[in-house]
Amino acid sequence: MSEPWVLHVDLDQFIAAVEVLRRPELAGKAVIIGGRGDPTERAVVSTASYEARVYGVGSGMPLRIAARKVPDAVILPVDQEAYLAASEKVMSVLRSQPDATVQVLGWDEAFVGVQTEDPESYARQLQHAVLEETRLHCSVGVGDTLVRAKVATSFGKPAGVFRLTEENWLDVMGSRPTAELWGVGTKVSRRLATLGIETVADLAASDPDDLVPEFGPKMGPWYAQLGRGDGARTVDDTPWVARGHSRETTFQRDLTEAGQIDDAVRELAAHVLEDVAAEGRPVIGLTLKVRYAPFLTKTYARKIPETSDPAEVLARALDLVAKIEPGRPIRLLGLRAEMTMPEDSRQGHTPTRSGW
DNA sequence: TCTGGGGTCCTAGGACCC
DNA sequence: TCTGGGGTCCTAGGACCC
Repeated sequence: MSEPWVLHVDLDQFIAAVEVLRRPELAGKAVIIGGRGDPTERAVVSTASYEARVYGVGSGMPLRIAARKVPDAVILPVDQEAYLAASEKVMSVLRSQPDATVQVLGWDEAFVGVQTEDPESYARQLQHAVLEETRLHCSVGVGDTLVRAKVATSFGKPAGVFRLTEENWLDVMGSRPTAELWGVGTKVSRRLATLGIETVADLAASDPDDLVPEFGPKMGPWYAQLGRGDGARTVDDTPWVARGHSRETTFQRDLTEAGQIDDAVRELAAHVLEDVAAEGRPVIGLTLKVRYAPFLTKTYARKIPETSDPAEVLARALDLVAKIEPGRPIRLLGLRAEMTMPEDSRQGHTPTRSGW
């Protein structure tokens, strides 16, 4: 009998794979992509090929460290346009599959909702189609909820398929640390541990009400549900509407002079305004993010009267600069503009919230 | 070892109102 | 001299994701 299934599709080492496609001589080599491809700069690794991961290099690692770990690695700059183009090809292949509902989560992953008797063979067919059309490999998680499908994918890598449902969830995940769940990071897993919750099985068995004092009325019950792998079962292909746009810059040398700060904010504002203008919605708030060297980050936020005038937004952004503490070296500046939202695009807190 | 850039959502606390 | 109760809005900060 035909049943609804959630498939989670994740491209294998996506960025590295795209680079290898246009430079076949890189196949089989340790390839690291990050920043402008210069390991002497402040930047982090976006993706490393499997050959580089063997040496302990992974996403988010400072490029400088990565280069030290793998001295003969090929280090390449990030080329967003190329990855976006490849991503769009992949997503269109997914959308062309029979009866597929596609919810894009990022450049290299998506949920696909299908109605089928045999989700594994559907998944294989999908992998085959993606490979044929884009020469990229992907792994597929099959689940009865979005959370289970998402978690299942990691067991299918590389290029495999793995199924996780209510039946085998605890067998597979029960003894694993809570940090392996989608939405639980190191901070939350540590706080859970102080409550005696170390494993997914512990979390699954916990009373949601017991988590409220520590995590609040929404997040507490939410984590308990996550432990059980429960949650939404429906893939939602409603087009995503951005709430805001932001830009940030890490300076290769910390800023110390007031004039530099104003210039930097003007430049950020110009980029943010481009993105906002492309949306055609007015700005209603601004947030200035400041990282004082070495790593103290502060944010300064302001609601502003709704406006579509770039000069007005820039003036308000420069108002916020007054909040910056004078005389402290600045390592990073960021500017975010929040826009009005269309009436019907409210989103709740689900693990599929857009942008994830 | 020393940490990018672009997003989303939640929580706490203060201000203000009735 | 010992300060209600509830609601909303705003700001700051935290956590997580890719």
